[in-house]
Amino acid sequence: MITISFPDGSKREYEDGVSPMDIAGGISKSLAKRSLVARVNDELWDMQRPLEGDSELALLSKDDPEGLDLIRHDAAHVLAQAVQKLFPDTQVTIGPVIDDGFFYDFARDEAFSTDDFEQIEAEMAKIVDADYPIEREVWDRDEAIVHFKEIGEAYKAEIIADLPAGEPITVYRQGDWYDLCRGPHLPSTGKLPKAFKLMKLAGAYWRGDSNNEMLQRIYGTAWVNEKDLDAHLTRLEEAEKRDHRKLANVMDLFHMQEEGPGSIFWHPKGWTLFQTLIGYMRRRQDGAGYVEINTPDLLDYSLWETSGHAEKFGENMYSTVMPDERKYALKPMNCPGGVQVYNHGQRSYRELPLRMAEFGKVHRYEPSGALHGMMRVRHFTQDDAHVFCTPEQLQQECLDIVDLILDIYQDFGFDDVRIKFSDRPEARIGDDAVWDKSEAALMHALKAAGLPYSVNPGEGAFYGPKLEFVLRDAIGRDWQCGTLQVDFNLPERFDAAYIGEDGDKHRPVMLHRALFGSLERFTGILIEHYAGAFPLWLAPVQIVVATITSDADSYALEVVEALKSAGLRAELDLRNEKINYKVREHSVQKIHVIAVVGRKEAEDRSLALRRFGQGAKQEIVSLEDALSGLTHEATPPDLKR
RNA sequence: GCCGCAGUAGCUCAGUGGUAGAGCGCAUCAUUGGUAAUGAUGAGGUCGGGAGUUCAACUCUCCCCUGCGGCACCA
Repeated sequence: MITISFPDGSKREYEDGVSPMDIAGGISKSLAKRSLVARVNDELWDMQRPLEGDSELALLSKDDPEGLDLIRHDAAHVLAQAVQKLFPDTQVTIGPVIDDGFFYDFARDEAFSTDDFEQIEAEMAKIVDADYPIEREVWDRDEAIVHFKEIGEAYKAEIIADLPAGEPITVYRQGDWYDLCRGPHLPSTGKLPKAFKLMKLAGAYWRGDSNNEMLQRIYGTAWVNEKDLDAHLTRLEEAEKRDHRKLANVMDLFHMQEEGPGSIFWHPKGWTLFQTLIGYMRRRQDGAGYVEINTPDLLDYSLWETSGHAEKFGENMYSTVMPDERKYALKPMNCPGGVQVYNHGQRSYRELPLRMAEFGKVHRYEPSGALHGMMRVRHFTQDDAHVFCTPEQLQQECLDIVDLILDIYQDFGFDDVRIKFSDRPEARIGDDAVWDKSEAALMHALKAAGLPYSVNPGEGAFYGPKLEFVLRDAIGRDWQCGTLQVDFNLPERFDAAYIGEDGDKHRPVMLHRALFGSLERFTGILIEHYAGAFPLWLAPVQIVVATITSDADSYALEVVEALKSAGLRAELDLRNEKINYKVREHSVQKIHVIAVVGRKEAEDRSLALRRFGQGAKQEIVSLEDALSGLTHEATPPDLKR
């Protein structure tokens, strides 16, 4: 007999070999039907798998998060079964659960096509209808390897061979199909809700290594019911409408063209936004004790050899040999330039920490497949800064920088910021005592931030540990924006020094930090974050004055002049068009405020203000009130405080 | 870079082995209309680039470029 404890604290005795399904069935039929998987002593457990000794048991349904994951995992298996049925020349590899769904990687000489999806989905539905029981089997490792090799599943055999020695080899069987899998799984294929959909086809390297062959990955989404599936598909559609590439086109912010892959042609409105961001950052940096510098875009290649970029980053650098036979490179990073400014003349400990900011345009020859709108470009502008400080000042500087980053993100309404902490890699420079201190300083700042973070052990740069601040775009892709890195390397390579209190030369620690990261990427994130409807202070065009008839032309002209004098970005629309037409056009452009003026407004010197997103609702205000109200509203957040 | 898909007017897209079409936009004219599209007329394209197959290629084949979805990369 074994004793089972339930979540409500009750305990009951059962025969040895009892399964969660037996127990559920003994309580009620509906419970047995509803339960998809069990949690046994914190381990997920198949419903039919016999319990092994006294256990704590919880029965989970599709409404538990584990239940949804299970559904997605089974959807991946059903996909694999369907694909192998329809395309027998296909080998299976792995098929895990991901956000919102699952994927399965297949090996097959012939390419799948999205045209195959309909057929595959139909086959999946058949497998669900057949309601095959899903059975767990434990196999002998060596026999399993031989078996999977024999049936031509080389990838599975490789996976088994690489499993840790103690790990049991489990195989799940559904109908005449079976797959190596750790499990657990649903009791039967009929438990899989028909609320799945195959989404896209992609290439993916075997085991994520670009030296390996490329497999074909089929992505799918799966939910507990059709309503959730539809809601998810609707969310995706909505998100796609926010795509910065589409909005930038509609709003006339920038464009890209074939001759400049990964390069942005800024249009006046986009550039206004860009400059507004720079102006904001400049004020914030001034306030935080930074000075601003600017260094050359093009430098002799020898500088990059000294810095180590030639060796470590050379393939990504644009360089050229000029008629003077000197080789020059466009800077892929600003740091070596910053160090030159630091090194020009002798530094004293009294000058530290020295915080030098630079809005530097960097050029990187990124892999063609990495380019993505303005999120991943080949020429971009960093709000970069290098802080030179003593080891003692390091911790406080890190704290201040993290504070500044998060405060700035808040001004843009970003509250779901993720932080990644990467510590010392195997191959590194600098002694462990300094690494200890640097990692501790970053960790301390990280904890003080109080945000969710992940630690990537060994992922730090060879020259120091780093923090990365990650924002998510409209379609759920994560983009690194801000960064804070400790660097022992460059000060060493460029022999940076300061004279300490003791009169001796010392090596400063260097911090690299960027808050927006790339102005281009941050702009892209902002477009999607606000769906193009920027807060007034950021809006490239803050207000359009539109006339109803030409009777109001001279008044409208006067209004626009007054708005511009007040520092607002105002435009005038005197065209001989109906007001309906004008309102529609400026609404499509997501213009924040439309000031409609007709005879009435001209007579009593007022404005009829219409706000983006608020329909036909209008507010009649006097010109004076509008000026003061809008000016206040358009004040950047840092100047309002 | 790798796998797959795509590239037709400024934009969004339709189209066929016999040298192209729509809507919007643009231009001109008429219209002075109170909050999401007034009407008419017109201009605009070596169908991404190159080579090949063919009597004939925007259409079929190959190479290249660019973009899109992933993977790898992101010092």
